[in-house]
Amino acid sequence: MPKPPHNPNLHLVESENGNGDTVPGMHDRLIRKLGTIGSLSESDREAIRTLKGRVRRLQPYEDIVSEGERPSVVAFLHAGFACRYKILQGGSRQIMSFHIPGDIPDVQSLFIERMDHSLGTLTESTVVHIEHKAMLDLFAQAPNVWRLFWRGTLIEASVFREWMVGLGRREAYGRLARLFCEPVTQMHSVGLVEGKICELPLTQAEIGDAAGMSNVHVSRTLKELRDDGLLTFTGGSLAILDWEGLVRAGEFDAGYLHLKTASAQ
Amino acid sequence: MPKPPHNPNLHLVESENGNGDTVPGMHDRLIRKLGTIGSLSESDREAIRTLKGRVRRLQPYEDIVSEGERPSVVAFLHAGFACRYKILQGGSRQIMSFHIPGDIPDVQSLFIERMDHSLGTLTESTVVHIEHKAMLDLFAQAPNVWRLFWRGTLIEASVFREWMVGLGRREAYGRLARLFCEPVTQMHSVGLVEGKICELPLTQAEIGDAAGMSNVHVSRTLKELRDDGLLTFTGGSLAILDWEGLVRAGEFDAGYLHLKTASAQ
DNA sequence: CGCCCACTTGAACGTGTTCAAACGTCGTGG
DNA sequence: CCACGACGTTTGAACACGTTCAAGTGGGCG
Repeated sequence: MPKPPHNPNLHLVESENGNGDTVPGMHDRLIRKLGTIGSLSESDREAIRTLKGRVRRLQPYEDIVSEGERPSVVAFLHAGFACRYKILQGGSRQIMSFHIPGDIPDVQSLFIERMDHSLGTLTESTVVHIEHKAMLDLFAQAPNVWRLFWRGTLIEASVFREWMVGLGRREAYGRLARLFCEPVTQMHSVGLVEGKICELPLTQAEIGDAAGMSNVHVSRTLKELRDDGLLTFTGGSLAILDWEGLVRAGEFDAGYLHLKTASAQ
Repeated sequence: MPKPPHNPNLHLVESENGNGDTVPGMHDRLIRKLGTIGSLSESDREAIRTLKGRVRRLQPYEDIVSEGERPSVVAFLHAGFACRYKILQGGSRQIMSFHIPGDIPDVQSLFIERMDHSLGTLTESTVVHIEHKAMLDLFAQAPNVWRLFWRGTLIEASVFREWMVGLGRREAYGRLARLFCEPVTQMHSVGLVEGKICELPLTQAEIGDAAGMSNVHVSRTLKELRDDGLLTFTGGSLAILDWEGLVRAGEFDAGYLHLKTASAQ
């Protein structure tokens, strides 16, 4: 409860406009993301372009899906930032991943009925809900595509493992360094960032909940990283000042992301 | 390096006897495991029974596959215990999962070329290496089976997330309680344990490397759990004295394992 | 202007680490 | 049969990293 709660009561402006909707650029964004996972044939792309879904706009800190639910759709994150999290009995929160536009953070719900964690927005977001059936039809039609999605979930598992190592065996300084390396690399891979500055709309409390540290210690450790000339992070904007140094500090090796496209910087 | 190292130089008694081998009971064990993930039709079972592989016996603390390798086979763990791990630059180790007979801990290698972590035995083990091609043929032949395997990897990811929460947000006592609840539940689900006592061939150092704590603190925390009458753990043998208490201490809810069969106890 | 929220800073505290020594058991070799 | 070494475990004591509590700063927005 001391944490800034994801507020499930915020179900406000849910501007849905039909069931066969889509959003401009959605398919390109998804195809670009899948392209970082593996290669797509032209017919695969064709098939993907037939995907339709229900568009939904969400407020910051609104749940896309909540723990315990049994969704019949997956959520394509078209715009905005999101994260996976769990809340413990004592009220403390662990964030397990961050998500950027182009991600489908709950592909797993295709095969695992019950959500064992929640998925919430961090910013205003646009999500396209695609029926499970539509996804499974796509897989049946384009066999290469399910392999890509499977590979995507396996890469996600690899990222979880990497976070486990950070949480279990790295100390705060390296843990944070690494926590910044990862999304920068991912955003580069889908072309969401060009230079050394990127939008990363997180509060220090959220960083703490992802890194398993208190917000106070996040503040202090960020100061260290700043004083060492590695980065600045204010108002949800991250500026990388010394990529090499940051990589060294976090022992970051992008290999675990298994990206097909060239990695960051 | 202060850790009991997985010794890759121990490649000793590698009794391979051909390429089309199998091992008695292997298919039943695999089918039983898959049965905890989802339901299999009779034709699915037929198809699975055609799987063949190269049998390999391994010493304790021998790598099944090592980080950086690009395997062309998956490893079915027929007998013995194994774990996934990574070693950091400073020499510290993080164990990311434990594996019991019936598991195929590196299904991911079907779709991710390069191993981003190592997989090593904890005890003498028997492994059956199955060619990637044989697995992919099986998937093509029995479409329901790939769904099951995919679901299996998704459940594995769910377990990683649960460990992340433990590493990031739980303190030692609950973290260990939970660490014991999990394998007991899993072993019950595949019928490897009946009563309250089970073989869990881990040293305190290995438990520490899984729980992100020092072996010294593992020793102290085990003493607490023992003094509280929850369990005893000596010589690789775990005795559950108070399952309810252990579950409470670890806030353990088996839901994240998404087992189809009835859960432990 | 004033409030709210995120961030910062200081100080005390606590959980868990590190270092070090000692114990028990088991397997090996004299 | 006993001595010895290896290894896992236990225990103590000092220490460190990170937490918690508390107060204060600063910016954004009504």
